[in-house]
Amino acid sequence: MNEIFVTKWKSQVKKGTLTFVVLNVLRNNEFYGYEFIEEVKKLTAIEIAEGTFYPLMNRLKKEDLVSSKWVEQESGIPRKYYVLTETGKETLKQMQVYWAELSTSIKEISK
Amino acid sequence: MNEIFVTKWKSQVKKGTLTFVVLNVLRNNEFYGYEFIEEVKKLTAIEIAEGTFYPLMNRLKKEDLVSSKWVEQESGIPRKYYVLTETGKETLKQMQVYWAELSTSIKEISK
DNA sequence: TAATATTACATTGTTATACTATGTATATTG
DNA sequence: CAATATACATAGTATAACAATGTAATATTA
Repeated sequence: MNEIFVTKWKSQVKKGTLTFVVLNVLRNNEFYGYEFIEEVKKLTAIEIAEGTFYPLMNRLKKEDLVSSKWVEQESGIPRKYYVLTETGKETLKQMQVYWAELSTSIKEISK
Repeated sequence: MNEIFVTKWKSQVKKGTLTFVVLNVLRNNEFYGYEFIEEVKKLTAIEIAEGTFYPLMNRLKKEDLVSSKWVEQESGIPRKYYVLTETGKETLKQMQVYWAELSTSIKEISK
């Protein structure tokens, strides 16, 4: 029943929301890409496509909200860890204010 | 401090969210465009640009989630009232499930 | 040990939608 | 009568999620 519409809608909802999720998750921890995607899937049931994640992280790096560092592994491919910058922390705070307003608003009109 | 980024982000968050807001508001009431925009501004502090609203409503009509009817006024320009269809109500229910999951998830990772 | 799956990062092209700017037309008010 | 508010509408632009695809190393398993 209108599954296509709902599927597309979910994808649209992720725009912006994903950025918010990423910054929140990085607030207390450092993660590398693959691990991050798995972590978010477990924590939130949100599926992040790789083709979404990597371009997103590069945007956030360009905006200086996030920095990254390569970490060599004893075995296996090196991992790129992402870290929230000071600017990222400040920006996240502003986003949290808006998100709180928004979710309260939606709770109101859903009554 | 990074106002441009936050402003753009808010715009992105609205993608998808706006559809959800519109369907929720129309759930119990009929509104015409101009009134709707004012109403949402009061209820939720969400500003909907006219250039966003009218194309959005036409998409929702094309998807048969919403119908509309012209109502002549005793004086002034006729108003186009928007009404939620049965399909719209069903679709909204599915969206509400996803939204509940999403906002719970975000509450979790914000801790 | 050869084949397959998993880990790990990345880019290209497509699609969808919010917004700015602009346009039309009527009604009200100073 | 000029300015403002009401009321609907569209064209063009920017942005971001995603599918598909690619590269490469390691682990698993038949």
